[in-house]
Amino acid sequence: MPELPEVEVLRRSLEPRLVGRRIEGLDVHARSLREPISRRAFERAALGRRIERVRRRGKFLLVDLEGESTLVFHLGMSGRLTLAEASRPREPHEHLSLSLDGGERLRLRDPRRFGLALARPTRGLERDAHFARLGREPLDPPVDGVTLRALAAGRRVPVKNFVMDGRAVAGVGNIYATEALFRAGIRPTRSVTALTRASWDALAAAIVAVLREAIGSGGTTLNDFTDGAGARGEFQGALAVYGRAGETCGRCGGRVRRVVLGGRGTFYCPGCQR
DNA sequence: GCATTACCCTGAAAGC
DNA sequence: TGCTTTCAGGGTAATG
Repeated sequence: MPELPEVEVLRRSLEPRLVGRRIEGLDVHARSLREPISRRAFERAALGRRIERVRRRGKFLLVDLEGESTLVFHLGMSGRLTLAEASRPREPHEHLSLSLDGGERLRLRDPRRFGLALARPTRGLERDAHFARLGREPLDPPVDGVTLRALAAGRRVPVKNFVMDGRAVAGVGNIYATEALFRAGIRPTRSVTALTRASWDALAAAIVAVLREAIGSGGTTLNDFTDGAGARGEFQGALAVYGRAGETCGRCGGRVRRVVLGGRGTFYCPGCQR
């Protein structure tokens, strides 16, 4: 499940290998992702163009091309974007591949098809429906408690739902919201209306720390995340509570619990998180 | 207007 | 062992 750190790790691995390359051909396969992949839009935007930049916005990977076009990718739950030899046969669930000069292909696989692949004009992209309501980036600059508290003003949701809500802060998904709340010592079920200033400060610091550490570890690979070259992440070994229901808390020796918030499995330590 | 739930999808894991 | 059922969740539409 690629969240901000995984997409950033992917971006860093792809950027040096993509920038300057020309897109010479493309294959689109018929099955739709969250939205259909428009062969026409991709052909018009990408064919014969050079790649100028590889950016990230929240969990979106943005590939800017010459000619003021941007290819937009969202990996959903199970998406993988890899750069590999053009001669390698198409894999199952490969929905799009771009052949580049130099004999490689950028391939998008996504078995569960929760992902997205779009071709859009670069200009005005931030006003596109997928980006218009997207919240602020948590890392640049690092988000602070005052900002978080202001973003939550007027809302009454459990703090976990707020942290995961992309309209407030972009890119923090279930794993990192869960881990940040553990580090901050805040129970995920607590209402945002009940947090003190000190709690907001601790939460902001925890979000920034956990995202940075995860990027430094190459992301979290639970099932199948890899960077653009196929390397797995290592942050799964650092997860304190996520996926550990019934296990012993490494900090206090209590038992980790699982609840469901916003339809997502949520893990916390009742001893450490109040 | 806000909060919550349902839905899309497939592979892995659990259950029988 | 092998089949069936359950579970996972990002984002958004529908419902409360």
